[in-house]
Amino acid sequence: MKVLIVDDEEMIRNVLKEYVEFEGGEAYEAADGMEAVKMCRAADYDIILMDVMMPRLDGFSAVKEIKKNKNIPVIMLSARGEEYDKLFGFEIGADDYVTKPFSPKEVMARIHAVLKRYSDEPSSDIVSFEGLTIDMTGRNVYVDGEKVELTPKEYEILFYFVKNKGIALTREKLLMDVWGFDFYGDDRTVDTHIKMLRSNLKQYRKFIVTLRGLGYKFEA
Amino acid sequence: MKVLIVDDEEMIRNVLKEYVEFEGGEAYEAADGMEAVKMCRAADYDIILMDVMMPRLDGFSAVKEIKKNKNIPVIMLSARGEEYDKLFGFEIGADDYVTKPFSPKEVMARIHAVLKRYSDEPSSDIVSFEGLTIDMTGRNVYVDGEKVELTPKEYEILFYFVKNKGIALTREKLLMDVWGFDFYGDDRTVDTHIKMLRSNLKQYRKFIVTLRGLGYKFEA
DNA sequence: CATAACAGTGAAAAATTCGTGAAATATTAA
DNA sequence: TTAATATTTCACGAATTTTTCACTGTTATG
Repeated sequence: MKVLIVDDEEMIRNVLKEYVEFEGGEAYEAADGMEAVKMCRAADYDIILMDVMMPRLDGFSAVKEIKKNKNIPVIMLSARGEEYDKLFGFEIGADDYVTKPFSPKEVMARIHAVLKRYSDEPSSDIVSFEGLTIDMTGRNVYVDGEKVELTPKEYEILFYFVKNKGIALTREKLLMDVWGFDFYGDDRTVDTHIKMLRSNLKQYRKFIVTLRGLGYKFEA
Repeated sequence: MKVLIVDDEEMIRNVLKEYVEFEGGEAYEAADGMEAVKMCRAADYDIILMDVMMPRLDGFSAVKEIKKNKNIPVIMLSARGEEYDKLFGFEIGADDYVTKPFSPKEVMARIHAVLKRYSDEPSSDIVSFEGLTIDMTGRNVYVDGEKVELTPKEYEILFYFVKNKGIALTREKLLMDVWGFDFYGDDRTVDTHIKMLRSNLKQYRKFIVTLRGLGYKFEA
């Protein structure tokens, strides 16, 4: 775990560095925003602890600059009581925010939380229909809390259904939009995939309604 | 755009409120689930931002309660960390989900996305004639609010009638346009389908008028 | 009123459609 | 390459839908 610590106070850098290294991480230091930007251009870090008020280039501007090129999680460190700053800090893409004076322990906890969130899955488009939960960006589907493994086509069909909830879809339309215009196969291919998708959705197969003589519809 | 913000932390409410108002929306606040439920009984909101963990009544229970009466889009705001994982699979009833800490900008983007999704749905062309409702997009027909199952041909005939409301249609024209030019069967086939359609439309069979010596007409 | 033409109806026959399993083919990972 | 997965094709059987058709009821007209 490579942590870049950006603060103009050497004392603070040292304390944080000690904690990071105690937990087996590598700590790197920058004394101001400008330096931090340069270091990020040269190397990759797993997370940045960034002070707000610094000479030469402040923390916000530095984060903005860094995030232009790399998506690195950032925790802002700032003096207490700067509510406007807090708001602005989130907007420019900070992932968490700690007010000074802070306990190094708390900072470490936040580092872990933020990294976990990054490694897990960013907050994403999640829709639920009763016990059927569909996480579009994470590409996960849960039936009563249990993850079900779908093949790529099954995911795509399900996502397409959800996006077109309640709309009658012909096989041709499904083939056109899910398979692509250049599919020249059998109409009934759709049926087979629907069959598989249904069996994977268990009791929530009920959401996929057959429209005889037409096609299918997702109705929740 | 009326947004109900439900969170026990005033800070968070303020940040979100500021953003909502900045974009020209009206923000309303509730400090816990109980308050939110009451407010939803009293007034209508376009969307709800709902924290999960709150005193008195938690976010999930509040959503469940609110959704009993009204179908309002909800975005859940969860506390950071581990319970994120536990949230899957439960019957959330939420339309999207954001983990704290979040950027207000992201929340705003999601509000727009969810509202768009909601407003897109009733883009379907729905027509009503007294208690007879025809949903072309969803391929549904309701008689006094109750869904009736029609066969494909029955749907097609009904849709064709609606599109040609008030126009006298010969059997030949119906066969030509609904069945297709390549139908070489009996004229009287139409009669049988009209019979079935009429019986399915119950009291609204009256809209299908027989033109003796000619054919039929849909008159509403 | 008689009657002829036409529409409504029920029931049986014919045709279509869908769900499914299994095999064939294609794609991907190791 | 092989092995594992995923996709596609296809044919059977069940279920549904469509069509035909004979019969019945209705309407218009002389």
